[in-house]
Amino acid sequence: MTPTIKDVAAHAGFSIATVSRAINAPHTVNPVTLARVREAIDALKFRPNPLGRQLRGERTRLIGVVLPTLANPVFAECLQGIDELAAAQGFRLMLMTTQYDAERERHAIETLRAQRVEGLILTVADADTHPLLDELDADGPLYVLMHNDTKRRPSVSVDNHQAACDGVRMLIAHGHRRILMLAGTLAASDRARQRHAGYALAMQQAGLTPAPALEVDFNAQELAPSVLAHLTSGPARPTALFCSNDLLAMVVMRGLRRARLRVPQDMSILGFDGLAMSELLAPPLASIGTPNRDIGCEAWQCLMARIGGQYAGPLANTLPHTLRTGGTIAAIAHAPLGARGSAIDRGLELGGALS
Amino acid sequence: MTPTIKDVAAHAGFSIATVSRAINAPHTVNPVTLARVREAIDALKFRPNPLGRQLRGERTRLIGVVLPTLANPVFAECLQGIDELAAAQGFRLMLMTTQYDAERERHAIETLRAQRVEGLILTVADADTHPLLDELDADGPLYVLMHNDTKRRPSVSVDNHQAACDGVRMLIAHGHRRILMLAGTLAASDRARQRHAGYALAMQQAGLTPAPALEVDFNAQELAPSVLAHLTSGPARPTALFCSNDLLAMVVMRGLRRARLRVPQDMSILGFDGLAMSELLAPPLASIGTPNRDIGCEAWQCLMARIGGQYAGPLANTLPHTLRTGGTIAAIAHAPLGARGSAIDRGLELGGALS
DNA sequence: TTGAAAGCGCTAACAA
DNA sequence: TTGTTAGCGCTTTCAA
Repeated sequence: MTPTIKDVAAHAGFSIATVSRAINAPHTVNPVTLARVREAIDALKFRPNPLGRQLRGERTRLIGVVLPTLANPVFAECLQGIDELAAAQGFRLMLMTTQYDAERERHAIETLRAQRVEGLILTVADADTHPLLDELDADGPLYVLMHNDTKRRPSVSVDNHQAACDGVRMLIAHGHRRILMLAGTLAASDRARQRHAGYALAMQQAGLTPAPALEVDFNAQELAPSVLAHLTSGPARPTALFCSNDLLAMVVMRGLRRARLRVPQDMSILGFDGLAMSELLAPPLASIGTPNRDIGCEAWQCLMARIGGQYAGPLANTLPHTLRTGGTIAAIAHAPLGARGSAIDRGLELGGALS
Repeated sequence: MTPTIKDVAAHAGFSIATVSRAINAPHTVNPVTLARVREAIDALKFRPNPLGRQLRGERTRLIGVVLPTLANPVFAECLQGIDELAAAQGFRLMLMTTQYDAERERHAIETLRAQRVEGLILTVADADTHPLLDELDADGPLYVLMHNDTKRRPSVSVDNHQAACDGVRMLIAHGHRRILMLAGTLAASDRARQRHAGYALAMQQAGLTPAPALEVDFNAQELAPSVLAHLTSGPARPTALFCSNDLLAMVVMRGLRRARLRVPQDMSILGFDGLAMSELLAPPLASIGTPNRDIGCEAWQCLMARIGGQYAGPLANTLPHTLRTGGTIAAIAHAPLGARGSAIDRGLELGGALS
């Protein structure tokens, strides 16, 4: 079958130790020997079996990646960033997805630990209260979270609270008063909570009353009638919707269109994620953007530094978010002038603090 | 550090051989012994190190996955399908992306072989003339291609030629005469060629003259002026565009909108991929759909059957494509009645052969 | 039913 | 500079 270091040694007429050295520390072997060994390696098309090395207790050069799903481009983009750096630095990636399921998260981490990965990059449903992460803290391997916005653990994320707050302030600055937040059914994540808190803060600071997030099953690709009724009926219907992610925003937009509501004339929409694709919509979706690729890269570098024992940065790494204004937000003209003016001022003032 | 089988043996008061048997063949050990060993395993939180097993036997339970990119949801969806089955069957996935680069394809395959994966699932730029695949055919590991539409190698794909042909016939049936095909710059793939051939055949069978594919750099997210000119100027401008993928179609639609061309009134658009997201556009994008998730699942099952030595299916596995008609296609009313009628007849007749 | 021992492919003391 | 040898954690004969 596949040649081993033994075969190479036999072929070259040296010991396996010499072959090993020829591969791992070429400068320590006689040039002539080296040449002969290399000849043999080529002749046999030998490739060192990493399993041997790995078993030996050396570095496995394996990094585990745990993500909720690849169906959401947010995570696919993070992975893309990670993969880029991993490939360049000679690491291999072992991937597992969890569908936001706690049991699958547990299983993924167990499997990856068993495989002796040198490090872990992961996004979990809820980082703060995660017993498995405590275990990792206790006896390794090292890990870095992505998108889990927690101060308690090594992580790379945007400031979800601030980002949502900025976005909702922008809506308020456009004269909106009745702003509703829509969230996916998997709303039990730390991010979702923080985004809602940001929304609530922005509302309160403007003297408005925040509402609980309205849950929407957006896997159905269809808006439930009850939800639609909530959005469209009565004089107290919202004039703007803050959706907890872009996919949800797109589904909502379609639902509204079907109900003959125009975006943005009848309803303004703000998304979260800043997907490249949602900007291609007509009108382009306004959205709070997260630098997913950068988050992946940053998580990688952070993990590598930790593994090297030379990480000096903060525990929680906050990357700047962006605010993509777009065609889906209209200004409300019918608000009382006084209130509207002050809202705009407040919005602009705070907008200046944006990255 | 992490406990080994030795520690368990010592703790339980038996030999490592017995512990191994207790884990891998519980029925061959005395129930009392078994209980004691299991106690020790729990007490020490022992998890067998797969590296030991892998090195010993040939079963690594590792499958390599090689994809061009995860930025395109097509591949992310395939991977999702693969991951689902892999997790259920206790396999681990090692992922590498290539960005359609031949050198990176080579490197990925080499790395994965070295890691002793038991099988490989991959999408390459061009499968027919790929020396590395010949090597794999020669001395393993077993592999299955996804989306590479070739008769010469183990693969799972739609019939790209037929699919493109069906789509263009549909355009013709709607009265279109001047139909142009747009392709991404990475058009050197086997799929792109076959899709263009399908377009050309449909055109010729309708007595129309196919044009070479117009290359568009859609990573720029912006339509080049020269391309735009080609699409909009003169009386001979195309009335319909067949885009080689949905992402491209979305970028093109935006370009047209900016040039004040209405879709579909001024220009009809047909995409390829059938992304869920592109159906959320306004108007929803007409597109030829590929069952990506199923392609991933099918590739997995096909690979497993081959590894088990019990694969009985065809070398090339063709899955049905779908034709999603949508708001982006308008009927052309100004075509001569005779020609238009016959085109529709032909279209309907052929449409019946669709899955 | 259990244990002793060999060996999977490799690295790293230690010797020569 | 090169070789000998002892493991890394595990499975699997072969004996007991």
